[in-house]
Amino acid sequence: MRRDVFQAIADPTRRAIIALIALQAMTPNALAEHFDTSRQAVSKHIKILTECELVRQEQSGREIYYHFNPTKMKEIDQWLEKFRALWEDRFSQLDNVLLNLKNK
Amino acid sequence: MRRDVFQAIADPTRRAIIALIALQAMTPNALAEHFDTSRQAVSKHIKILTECELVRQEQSGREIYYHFNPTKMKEIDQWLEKFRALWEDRFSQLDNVLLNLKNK
DNA sequence: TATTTGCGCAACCAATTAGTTGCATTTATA
DNA sequence: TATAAATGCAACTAATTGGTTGCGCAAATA
Repeated sequence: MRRDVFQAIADPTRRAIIALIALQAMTPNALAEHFDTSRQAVSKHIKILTECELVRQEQSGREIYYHFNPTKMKEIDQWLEKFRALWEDRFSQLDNVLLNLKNK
Repeated sequence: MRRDVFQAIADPTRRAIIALIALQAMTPNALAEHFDTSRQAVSKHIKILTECELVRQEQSGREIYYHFNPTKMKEIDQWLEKFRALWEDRFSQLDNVLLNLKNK
């Protein structure tokens, strides 16, 4: 089973879960209240997020608080890094590239 | 059919395609030579990348050159932006947060 | 102690995905 | 002009995905 951050953030519900727990650690039940799906469906998403280490769990009695693990997000940032230059320099280099294409 | 950048970059083959054409525009046949799959499979990936505007095409006779569109990658960068502070400040703010959790 | 609550796990299901093969179309070439 | 090459499209298939329901277990509560 492939389980990497890119596959994990592909699902909009999982991105929403990340956004929620980034503000505050939450239990599966608390999270499920924010969505139209069942708690089990949310738990499945959490499982995927946990397996790729975007989320950590903290047991507290019978409740489990899920925390966001920002460190893992750096992997995405590092991948983007390779391309960042291409859009940040677009007003100098890239515009010339586009002009060249147009004039072909 | 959901077609957004996050779903597009979820597939490792598509990320590899992006990495290749970011360096140089390529035709489907040229791209397919870099992978173990058929040209049609690669074309399907290109179609998905085109639909979410990560890739632009430039017809040249019977060949089609696929170009990388870095602008669209900014959407991912903007989404990451919300969380960037969480890992960049982790040696100041976040460590305190973690200490608080431990002492609960 | 009996009951409720919070949770994970397993089985199942429909939709989607990533791949295949076969075919039609257009452009280049012999 | 006949043939080869480059590509897209359609049909089909196996695997994966996101969801459901039902269950069991441990912790909180009446």
